[in-house]
Amino acid sequence: MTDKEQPKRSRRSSGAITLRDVAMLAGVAPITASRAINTPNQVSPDVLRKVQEAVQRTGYVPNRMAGGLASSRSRLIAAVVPSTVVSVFMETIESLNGTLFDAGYQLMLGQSGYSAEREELLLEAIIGRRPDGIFITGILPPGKARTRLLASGIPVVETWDLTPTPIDMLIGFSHSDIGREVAQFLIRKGYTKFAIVRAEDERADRRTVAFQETVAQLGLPPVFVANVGASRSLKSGREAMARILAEAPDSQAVFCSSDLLALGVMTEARARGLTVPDDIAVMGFGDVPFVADMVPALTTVRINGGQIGTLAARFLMDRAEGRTVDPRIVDVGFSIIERDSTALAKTLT
Amino acid sequence: MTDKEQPKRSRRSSGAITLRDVAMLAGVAPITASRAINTPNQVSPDVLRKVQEAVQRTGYVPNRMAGGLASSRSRLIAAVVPSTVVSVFMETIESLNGTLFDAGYQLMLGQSGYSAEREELLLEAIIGRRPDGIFITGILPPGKARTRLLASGIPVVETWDLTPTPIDMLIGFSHSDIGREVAQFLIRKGYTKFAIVRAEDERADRRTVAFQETVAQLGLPPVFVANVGASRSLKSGREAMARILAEAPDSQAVFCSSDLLALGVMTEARARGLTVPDDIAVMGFGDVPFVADMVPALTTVRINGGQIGTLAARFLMDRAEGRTVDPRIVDVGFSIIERDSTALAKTLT
DNA sequence: TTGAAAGCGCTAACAA
DNA sequence: TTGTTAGCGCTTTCAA
Repeated sequence: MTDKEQPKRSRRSSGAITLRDVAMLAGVAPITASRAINTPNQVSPDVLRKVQEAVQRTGYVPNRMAGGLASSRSRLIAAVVPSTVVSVFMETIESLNGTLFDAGYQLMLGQSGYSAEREELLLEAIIGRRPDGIFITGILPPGKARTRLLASGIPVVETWDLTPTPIDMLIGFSHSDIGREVAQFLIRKGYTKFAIVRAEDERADRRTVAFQETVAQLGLPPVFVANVGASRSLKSGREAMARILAEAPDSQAVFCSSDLLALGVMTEARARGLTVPDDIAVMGFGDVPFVADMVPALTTVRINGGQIGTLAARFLMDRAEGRTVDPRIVDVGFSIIERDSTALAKTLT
Repeated sequence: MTDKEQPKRSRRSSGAITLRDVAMLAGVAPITASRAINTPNQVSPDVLRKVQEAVQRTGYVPNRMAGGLASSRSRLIAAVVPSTVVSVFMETIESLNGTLFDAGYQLMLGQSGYSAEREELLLEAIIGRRPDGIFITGILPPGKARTRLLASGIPVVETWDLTPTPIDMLIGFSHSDIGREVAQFLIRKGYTKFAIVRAEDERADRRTVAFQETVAQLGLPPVFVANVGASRSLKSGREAMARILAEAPDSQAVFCSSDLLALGVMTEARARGLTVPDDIAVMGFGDVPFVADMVPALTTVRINGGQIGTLAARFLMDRAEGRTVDPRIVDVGFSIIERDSTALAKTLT
């Protein structure tokens, strides 16, 4: 046999089994093998069988990078999560990932919350992968990153908040409504003197302001606010409670911007011989799994994080597959879970 | 101008700016633009400037799928995490992701812990992306998934455990050592009657067995073991404690397979009027951030999860870039953090 | 239903 | 230092 046209240049090749190998083994053209694998009802049963056999025999795994390049569809979704993983987001990421995986998509992770410069790099890295969609925890503030995303044309879903001007799609809830409703809830229970423990966080700020406004409208005494800065640790909660007891000792109920802070508040109260809720009521935010079974069980605000993840996955896949999403803004709401930590105090009855 | 060779077939094209566009704008060949971007010191200052300018002007973001396909290097690392995200792993994932990102790699997430069939699908999905490395939380048990990974030839690092037969690389610690050392620690403190609260988990099992053996060797009474099944919730801890108090009421110290279970044990103890550590000592595993500041502060076993993540990232990148990793098995150890929950009991002094 | 050709956007290999 | 050529492995387009 004369060898015909030996390539002048050798070329690497990763060595892995390719579609070509499978096609040759099955005795069909590569494109036919591709169809047998991706759209099986476009080929004859005979071809289908032969190709499947060849796939089995070779252990062929399609190269999605090549597929993505050829089809301009990466089947990749990027998720931007805060670098300080607050467990409250994990439920969302898990359901996002689960829903995507079931539909043949993969999740890429990016950590935000560093410098603006790094945020730029993160966006570059993400866009460079040409994901079919981007999930963002929170709302991207105006700036270079936002502009860049907008320019990329990639479907984006922002979450965990509401705004009239999302980049693209939005699944969230109103933090102001939470502040207001929590205040109303506590006031209905008979409390009148409040303290708030909050982390330095724009969303917590909106909850705080709404809470304060509601209290002010009813002519109740001003709310004592303990800002714990960036830290959301149990320790910060304890320190904040110490401050409350020193500077606003007549507080009857404390609303915290996270369950962990609430745990800290309760810990400090107990360490000082106070009883929750008899001496002071405590309320959290997030409903992380274990606060329901503490003693006292924590009253808190529950967000259906799983629903946010599932919906976001659907929205992004819909858009990736050419469907339109309507409405593009969804308010998933929240619920106040009443437990023992806000049972009516003895001193109020 | 006569138009020369109009292509017979039109072809989509994603519409995005490509390297070709940048190169044309800069007046150089695509490969030169590529070099200016990727290996700037291989081009003249003049070319570098022109290309950088063109990148700026166009907002060009390289297509990493194309780059990966051409170079057989995806700069993608896949991480397999348990589907029930236990916060104890988050520190590892964050430092893994951070270290990778700084070096220009991206992290892909896969959730394990479902059926063997789904595990197979997960591996397929991962291998299909041709990652440069795979991070696994835990050790992959023998089975199809393990065989497939081994066959793929992709560098793998298993973590959080030790075994003489890893797939490839391994960064972990000995669970038996933990069980033994925790037993010795508690015995040294004067305790003699023990209970263990553990989740249904192979690693927790090894800690338990080593604990029991150590106790038995010293001729102490057998350890009461409360198995809480798959659940690791605070509630399970409470239920387990209830069982301990009913079936082994003379227990002096309880070792739990997670901090959250320990929290449940302490909660139940307190709910029944018992004081920790005066009436019973409690010890956890994991050292999640907030247990240091509870009252009483929890004695626990600390694993340096961040170190595992950073090391794993280095190992995988080393291998991806052709360097050899030696040794391939690293024991990062653990430490027992002594706090108030195991302060010597009154009844023992 | 099947296949040939072309090319997605990039980089390795070789040449000047 | 710069450029030419030839693919990486797949899918789209067009044709049979």
